[in-house]
Amino acid sequence: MPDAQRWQAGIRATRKRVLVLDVLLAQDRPITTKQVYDELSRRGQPIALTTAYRAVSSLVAAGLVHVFSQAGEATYRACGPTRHHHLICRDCGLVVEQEEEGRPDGFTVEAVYGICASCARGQQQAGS
Amino acid sequence: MPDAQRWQAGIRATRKRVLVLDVLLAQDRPITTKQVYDELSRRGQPIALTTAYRAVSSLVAAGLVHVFSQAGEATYRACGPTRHHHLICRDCGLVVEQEEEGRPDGFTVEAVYGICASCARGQQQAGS
DNA sequence: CACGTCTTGACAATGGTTTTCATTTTCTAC
DNA sequence: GTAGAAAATGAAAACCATTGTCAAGACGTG
Ligand SMILES: [Mn+2]
Ligand SMILES: [Mn+2]
Ligand SMILES: [Zn+2]
Ligand SMILES: [Zn+2]
Repeated sequence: MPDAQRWQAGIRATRKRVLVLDVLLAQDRPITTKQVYDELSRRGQPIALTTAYRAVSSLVAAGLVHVFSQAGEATYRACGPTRHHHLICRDCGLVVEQEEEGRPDGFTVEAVYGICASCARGQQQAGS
Repeated sequence: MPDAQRWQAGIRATRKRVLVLDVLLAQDRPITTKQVYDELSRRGQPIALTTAYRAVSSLVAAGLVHVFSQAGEATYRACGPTRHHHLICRDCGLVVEQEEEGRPDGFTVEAVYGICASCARGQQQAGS
């Protein structure tokens, strides 16, 4: 590990956190902490489940990852720094980033849950 | 209990379920099952926590109550039968019902999470 | 009243998440 | 680089919302 840097928000870019972020960057939809843990085990880079929980939490605090709440458990997704919100399918978990669109009532949108068009047709998106 | 009726979806309007619905109808924002349980204890109409969980679940199945996911736990709110979705403040829990507005991408909106105008100003709405 | 069905309550079990605490790693200052 | 302070990690236990089990009770119908 040449020279460990810091991410924004002052948190350290430690080995474990980098591994967790790597896993999240490779996903096309949000995954749970347990899934991060399993993927790292599979890659031969095991991590303590406790540490995985703390890592995703730190990454959220640093603004590198967004957290969602699906079916009673938290899921995580690597996201760019640009302001945006998300369309999230309650059925297949698909996420689409959306431009910030101001609302007349002053409500700041963070996430929009619902059913995507594919799932509405019964043609559930792959990878759910 | 004169003659117990049925709600739509065929579920029975039992005493316990009516009590739970009464509590939900008296709220202006979603509450947890535990809060329903506590309120009924306070009213001198105690209910088993297990039964409270089953009651809110039945009421959701009957379409009388909508369920949300806030801070990792489920919250419930009595809702009318008209099709609508919700603006839900992640901070104070305020809910505003919205007309169905079709999206060009075919996404069916169920709930929109974010921050309400009051909370954005730091003037958190009462009753959070 | 009698029977079958649904509901309720007490309790145990489950599962995701957090806490605790000792150990190890990382950063900064010499 | 070495030393010391601060932060991160891992193992285990604790926590807590939610669900399952099963026996007892309430309901609806004839
Ligand atoms: Mn995002
Ligand atoms: Mn509603
Ligand atoms: Zn979908
Ligand atoms: Zn608010």
